[in-house]
Amino acid sequence: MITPLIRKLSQAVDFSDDDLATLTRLTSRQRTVGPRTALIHEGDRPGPVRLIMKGLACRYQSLPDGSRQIVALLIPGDFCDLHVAILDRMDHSLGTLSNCDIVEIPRAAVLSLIETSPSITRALWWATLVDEAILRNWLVNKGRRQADLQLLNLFCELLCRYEVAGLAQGDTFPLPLTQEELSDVMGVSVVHANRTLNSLREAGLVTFEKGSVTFPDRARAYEVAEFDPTYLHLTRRR
Amino acid sequence: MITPLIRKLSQAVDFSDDDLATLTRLTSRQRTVGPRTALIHEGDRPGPVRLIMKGLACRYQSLPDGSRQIVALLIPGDFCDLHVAILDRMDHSLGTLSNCDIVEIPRAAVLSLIETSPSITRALWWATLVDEAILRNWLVNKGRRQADLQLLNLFCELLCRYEVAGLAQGDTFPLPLTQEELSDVMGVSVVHANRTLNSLREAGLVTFEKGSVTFPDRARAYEVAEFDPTYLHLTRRR
DNA sequence: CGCAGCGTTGACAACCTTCAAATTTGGTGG
DNA sequence: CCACCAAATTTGAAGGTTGTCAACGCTGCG
Repeated sequence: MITPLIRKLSQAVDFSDDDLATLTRLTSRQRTVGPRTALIHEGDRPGPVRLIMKGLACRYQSLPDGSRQIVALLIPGDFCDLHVAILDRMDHSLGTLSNCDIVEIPRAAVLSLIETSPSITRALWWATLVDEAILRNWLVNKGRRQADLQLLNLFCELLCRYEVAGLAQGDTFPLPLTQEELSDVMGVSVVHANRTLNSLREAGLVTFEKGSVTFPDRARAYEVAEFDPTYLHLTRRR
Repeated sequence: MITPLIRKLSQAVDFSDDDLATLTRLTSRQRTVGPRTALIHEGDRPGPVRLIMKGLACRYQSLPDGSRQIVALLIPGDFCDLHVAILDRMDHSLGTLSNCDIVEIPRAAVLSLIETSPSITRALWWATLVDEAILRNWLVNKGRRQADLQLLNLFCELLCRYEVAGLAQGDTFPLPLTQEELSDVMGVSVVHANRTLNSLREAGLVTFEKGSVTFPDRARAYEVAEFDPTYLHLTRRR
């Protein structure tokens, strides 16, 4: 089966049939987690490696004043904490946003996988580099763009990521978030997130309704958002 | 010789004498680079692994409007692009801020190092995880704190990092930046960076003068900035 | 001296937050 | 189907934070 994971990693690496079988076997035992459920909390010891198969999850950090900042959105095919075993404590939390199907892989299994297959190792490594690049882009977004362009840019990123995962439908992708949660991603107030969404819709750039984001004119959105997907390192054409 | 690099990595790993010798040998051939010099540019192919021995460098991204966002500050003992060989293009730029002494290590040397010494491998891995944690904290800073606390928090982070490197003097550390460059780190205008610095000084929290940052009362600064160094994963006491 | 770069200040405008309230939506039970 | 309720979204108004523009002062250096 071609899973979002395989689609994504195939951007970086040509897998052998063996590799594909290994990846498929690895992801056979899934469990379902409800929305808004904590997976692991800041301060906890790192647990198993998690892989999102379905739904939307996030990394976030809670602040003393009760607010939180989401620092990563995890879509199907994304790994969490692939590497974090080396640290003794989690420095951020991980939780679901929507209903999720998740695979939990014992750390030992990942390590032996790394010894067995160089191409899978390379692919996982690549994936963590892309995650880092995304994080840097979020920082640029927050630091140097105002809320409307920041949000538009974010939506462009997500469209690309969903496309790679094979989960976009044309210029539409699912985003099972409330505006409040979206505002935690953007680092703005809920009220302002709402106004920003409205202004983008009125400008004909994107709409976000009923858990879906749609681009009426993707090329224009890319241009307005100054979105250059290079940083996502999608080498394969689709 | 106990270099900033060794001091830093010793936070995570106990090195054997062999490891220490290897690290020392690796960093023997340095070259000096002037201030405000590009090391590698967005879009370039990844080059050798670079290690900052002296001075201050940064990762940054330039924007169409001519502004830039600095997404990482690199101090002595920090690696650049340890892992980036796997990508075909740089998605950000790297440049010096002050005069720097830099070591350039051929990628092959790093790879063989990784095969030779598990403890060094582990230490390098740990270092990249800390870099990621720092990046996440910058995003939280930018997303959920206003300029004054954001800046204070940043200074706290840098104090800790300079201490680990053995380059802090009490509650003071060097920061060879103009306010303009600092504003590129903070993601605010120069004018606002200036006002923020003044208000922090007037509040008796930090001063930034003549290229040095000084904390009159570090404990209070930590508290006000909501700074919890946990995310820097400094396991060793000092 | 004169210049250039950097730091500082004031005034005003734009962006964003907060608070409060109204409206809509979606789900539940009658 | 409707009433009801909780959650989510939307709107207005006021105030705080930050950006922009412009001017001025300081400092180091040729």
